[in-house]
Amino acid sequence: MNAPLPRLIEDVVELGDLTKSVGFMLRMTQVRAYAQFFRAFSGTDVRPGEFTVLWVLALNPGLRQGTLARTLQIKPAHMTKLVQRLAQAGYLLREVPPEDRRSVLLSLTAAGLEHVERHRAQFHDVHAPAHVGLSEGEYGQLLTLLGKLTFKDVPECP
Amino acid sequence: MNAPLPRLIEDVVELGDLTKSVGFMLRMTQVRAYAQFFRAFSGTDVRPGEFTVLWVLALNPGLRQGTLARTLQIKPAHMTKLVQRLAQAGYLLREVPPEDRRSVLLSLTAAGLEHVERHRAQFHDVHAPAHVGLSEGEYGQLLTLLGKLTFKDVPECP
DNA sequence: CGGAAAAAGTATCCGTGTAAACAATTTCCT
DNA sequence: AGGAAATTGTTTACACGGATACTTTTTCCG
Repeated sequence: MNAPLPRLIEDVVELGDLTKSVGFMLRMTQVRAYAQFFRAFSGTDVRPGEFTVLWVLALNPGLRQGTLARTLQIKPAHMTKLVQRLAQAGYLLREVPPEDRRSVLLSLTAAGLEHVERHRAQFHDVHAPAHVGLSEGEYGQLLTLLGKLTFKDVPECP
Repeated sequence: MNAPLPRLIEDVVELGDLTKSVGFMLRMTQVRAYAQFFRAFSGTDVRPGEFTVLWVLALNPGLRQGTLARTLQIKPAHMTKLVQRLAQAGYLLREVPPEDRRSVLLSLTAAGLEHVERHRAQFHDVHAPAHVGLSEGEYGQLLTLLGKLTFKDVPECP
């Protein structure tokens, strides 16, 4: 018997120069990467943003909350919520240092560290070259190019 | 006098192998691309999603709403809202064809077409190679690699 | 010193996008 | 034919993430 063959007939849509826009292509690929991530981690409570925060704190204990936010391109207001949730879950510790009582230093608890260790392998495997349809070489090229992107603004004045 | 030099002192944060994950890198770059887009179009009512929808409809008049949604990786529930808003704004027309009265066919109004024409140039200029710090060649390479990405799932069974 | 300005983080409200349940229509199968 | 199943789009309820305004603390000068 043949496989189901679902959705074989899908209309072809003309996109024009849209496929030549990095903005559009980044959006498309990022959405699909997210979907792949959630499929791979379905059944667990691992979310990309949260896990990334824990990952970075594992490498940088005592990091300031604001520095973490800027590094991961997360806005302060959202970082507050993320941190509250992860602290509530028992994965990280908030500490207000005496030398600057405005700031908050973050570090992992034992549970947080264990959580990172437990999912570290799968986290890196999800988007491995073979899982995204690239060769090792292409994968490296892609990372290099993504790392080069700057998004500087070019003012309209001459 | 010297320039302001703000934010010169920014802590260095160790990211480890995070920078070797396409998922993470796609997320970082996409967020920055969005920011660049909104900066460029500040003062206008142009949003990436909406404009992309109008763009595709300009190239594919009479496209079905569902086909459009699948093409642009937009979920049906959200596409409904997008279409309602754009129809309200007078940019597109919804039409229920007699041969399948479940579906909705979309096409641009004159105002919608004019809107696309008015911002077409800037839309393509925003993320032009020079504005994202890449050479023409690198830009083409990046587009090719992004186009190759597949995000197939690899089941755990051997 | 002492007040103005800046910095860090938080609370509140809003926009974007999704999942799940639903209504309407068409197709499929016997 | 006629009822089950699939398809299409919408409604509703909610999660994610950001903008803005605010509180607390520190810094910056006079």
